[in-house]
Amino acid sequence: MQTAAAILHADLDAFYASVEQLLDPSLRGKPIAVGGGIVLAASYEAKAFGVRSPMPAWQARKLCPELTFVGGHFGEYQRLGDAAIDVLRDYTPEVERISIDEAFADVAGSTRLFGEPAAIAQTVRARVRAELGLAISIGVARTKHLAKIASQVAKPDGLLVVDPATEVEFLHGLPVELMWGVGPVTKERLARAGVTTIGQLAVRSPESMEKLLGRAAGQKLLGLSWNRDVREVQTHRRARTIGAQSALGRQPATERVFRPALQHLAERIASRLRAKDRPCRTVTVRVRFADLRSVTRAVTLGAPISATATLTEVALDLVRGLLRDHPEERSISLVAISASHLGQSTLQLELPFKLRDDGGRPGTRKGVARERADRAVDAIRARFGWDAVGYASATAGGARSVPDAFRSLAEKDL
DNA sequence: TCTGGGGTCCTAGGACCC
DNA sequence: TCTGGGGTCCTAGGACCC
Repeated sequence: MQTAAAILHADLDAFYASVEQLLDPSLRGKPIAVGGGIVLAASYEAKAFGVRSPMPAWQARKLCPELTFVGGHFGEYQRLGDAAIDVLRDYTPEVERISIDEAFADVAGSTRLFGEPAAIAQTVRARVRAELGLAISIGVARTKHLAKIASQVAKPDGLLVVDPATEVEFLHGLPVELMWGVGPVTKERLARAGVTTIGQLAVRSPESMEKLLGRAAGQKLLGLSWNRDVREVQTHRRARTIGAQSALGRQPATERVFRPALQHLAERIASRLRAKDRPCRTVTVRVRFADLRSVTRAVTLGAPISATATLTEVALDLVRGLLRDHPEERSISLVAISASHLGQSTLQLELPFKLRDDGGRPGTRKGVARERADRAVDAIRARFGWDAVGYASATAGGARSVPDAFRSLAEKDL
C-alpha cells in the first residue's frame, strides 16, 4: 500500500544572484547581493559571510566588506524563472508553481514515458543547467512536505530522493526549522520545550503541542513530523487577496504623505482586480509607524468594487480613521492596501453603491462613469505601458522605494 | 543605520441570527 | 426575569513563506 516517491520539489539556487552572475561573468565566484537599501538575494559566496535576505545593506557590508551590490534585471528573472518551470512541464502537466523560482511536480503518471522520478529529476537538472545556465536543486519524495525538505537538504546544486521505506528516519534526524511552517517564533517556543529536532517533536503528545502552538499548528506539525501530508499538487490556485505596499522611510503622518502613496497603491491593485475581473468586497489598510509597529483597519462593503477612485477613497477613509485612533504617532514608515473577498469573474458593471450603511458618506457613487474611465486607462496602458497615463497625484509622487518591475515579479499569479 | 513587497493561513473576540 | 448553544460573518493581529 506504500506509494512511490513521485513528488518533485524543484528550487533554483540563489536565484536572483545566480542570474546576475550568469549575465555578468565578472561577478562569478564573488560575493554579490541583489538590491539597494536591503539585500533581496545573496550569492552563495555572500551567504558564506552570513549575508541573508532581507538584511539592510549596511549590515551586509559589515559582514562582508568586499560585497558587490547589483541592481536587479527583473525582466530576466521572470524570463528565466518561467523557462525553468517550463522544463518541468515537459514531463508532466501536474505542476504547482509556488514562487518565481520554485515548483512542485507530480510525475506519478509520467514514469512509463520518461522513466523513474529520480531519472526525470536528473534530466530536468541537466537541462536547466545546459539550456539556461542555472543550478536547480530537486527533492523527490512521497509527499510535498518531504520533497520540499529534501530539496533544501540537497542544495546547492543537488538531487535527493527520499525512499518511502526510510522517510521517517530521514525526517527525524533533521532540525525542526526545516519544516514548512516553523519560523523563528515557533522554533524558539519548541526549543524552550526541549524540542530541536523533528524526531523530538514527533514523540510529543498532541495535547502538549496544541497547548504550545495552538490547535491547528500543533496538529499540523505533529502530522508532518510523521510525514502525514495529504496535500496534493494543485495546478490552479485562485488568489484570495490582492495587495500592495509602499515603504516610506520615516515621514510625517499627514495626508500630504499618505494620500499619493495610497493613490498609487490603489491604482495598481484596482487595475489588477479589473484585469482578473475579480472585484473585492473587503479593503484592509495597514500603517506601519516609525518604530516598526503596525496596525490594520478593514471594512467590508455591501457591494464589490474595482474602480480606482472608489478603492482610493475607501483606503483613505480607513487610514484617516486609523491615524485618528493613534494621535500619539507622529510618523509613519509604510502604508499598505489589501483587497480580499474577491468575487467570481462576473462581467457586470460596477453599480452605484452605498459605501456604508450608517449614512456617514454620500449614499451613491458615480460607479458607471468611473468604470468607463478606468477601462480607458487600462486600454492605454495595455498599448503604451504603465507610465503612459495615470492619476496626477500618484504619478507625481514618484519617489518609489522599489521599482514596479520588482513588484510585478512578487505578484503571485505566475 | 533599523528592514522590501507579494502572498497564505490561523486565532480570538464580538455582533448577530436562529 | 433570566437563560442555552451553535453557526456565520467581521475585524485585528500574528506567524510564516518566497
